[in-house]
Amino acid sequence: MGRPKTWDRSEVLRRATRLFWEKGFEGTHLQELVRVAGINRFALYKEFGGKEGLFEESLRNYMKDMEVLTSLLAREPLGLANIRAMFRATDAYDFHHGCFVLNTVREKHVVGAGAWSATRKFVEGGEAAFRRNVEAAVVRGELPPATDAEGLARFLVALDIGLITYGVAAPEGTDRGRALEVLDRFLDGLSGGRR
Amino acid sequence: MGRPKTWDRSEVLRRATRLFWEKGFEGTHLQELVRVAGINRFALYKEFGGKEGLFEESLRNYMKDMEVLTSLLAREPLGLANIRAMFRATDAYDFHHGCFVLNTVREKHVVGAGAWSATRKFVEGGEAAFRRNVEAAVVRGELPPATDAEGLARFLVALDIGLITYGVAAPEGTDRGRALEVLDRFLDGLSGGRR
DNA sequence: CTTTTTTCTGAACGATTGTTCTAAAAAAGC
DNA sequence: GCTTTTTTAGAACAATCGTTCAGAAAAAAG
Repeated sequence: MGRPKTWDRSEVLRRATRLFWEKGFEGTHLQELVRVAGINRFALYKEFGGKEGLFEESLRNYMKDMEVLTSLLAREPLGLANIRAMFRATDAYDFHHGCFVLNTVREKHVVGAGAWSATRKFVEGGEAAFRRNVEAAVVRGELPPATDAEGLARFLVALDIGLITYGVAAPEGTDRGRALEVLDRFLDGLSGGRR
Repeated sequence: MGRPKTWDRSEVLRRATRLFWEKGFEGTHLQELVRVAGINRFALYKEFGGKEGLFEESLRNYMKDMEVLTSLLAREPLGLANIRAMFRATDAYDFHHGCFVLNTVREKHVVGAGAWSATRKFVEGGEAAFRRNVEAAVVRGELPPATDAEGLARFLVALDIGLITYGVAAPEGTDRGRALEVLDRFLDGLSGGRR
């Protein structure tokens, strides 16, 4: 009963995510938001609790989408192959507007506490996932026993983050493939003919 | 003759740079800007041409400051030692608010064309500087002749960018030193006992 | 049809944005 | 003292921000 809604919740979320991803929290204005997302102001406040509520839900929606990538680090058996797959997939993914999570980190002075702690957990989770694969690689003999798992994990996270960010800052169409080959040879070198 | 100014140009620029660096172009409001920078609105428009003018000059001021780092890649003789020094210095520098240039890249939808092209040139310049040192390292025998200089240069730029960005996103006080040691061993591995 | 319920449209709200402008203030020259 | 010149402080500006709300609109129930 009652007048039917003219919008679909998941579709609104999808479009809002894209917009916040591109322009950030402050850079996204309500006028454009309601136009692009296809929802009216009234419903936006009733359904999402305003701009900040929609932003936070968009951020979590983005993190869910990222499971396409992060799940690659959870595949059994853990090891070097997962790490290689992760970098290849990251390179193939469309990060034209950078990483939404990292972008949000840079707006900590303006986004709510919920969004801020979510970004923190996301980054920590990424580092932990890398570390688990490094540790497994050591156990499986793909990496030498003396490997500093935490140091290597941080190195890999930083590189992953850097490749994404570099893709935005570098001239359009710059090929990251050759940088990835360097990484591959690096991992080859670490395993040192073990496998 | 006339009433004396109550502000110093370079000091205003220094403080504006810090503020824009931290909060970005959109996130920095005139009210706070004039208060922190110690200049009045009228003079800000007469001297810098408004918010956008001051922003662009702040960005260039930041790039000048970065010469403390970028000059490390120009030291003769070019080679691996420069690259190692660059990463050590980057790690030691205070990038608590990330890199101003990279932050600006993420605001391309709102900053002027001048600022935008300046960021592009800065990143390209960084990559070129890395590449020159890689090429020199090959000539000097520090790296094998088959080295893909451009690929390695991109790899290093991405890593450098990533370490800065990771430092902002990771929990406060996270030690990047061990990630740097991984890089050092990586470079050792590349040179393969040549030097 | 009328009533009820829910949503939509569009206007209005106060607050804040970047910018402009006016009048007072502070120096120097005479 | 009185001008002249330059800068300052702060008001005023239109525009826009995020938010709220009242009335019209669109469905279902009786």
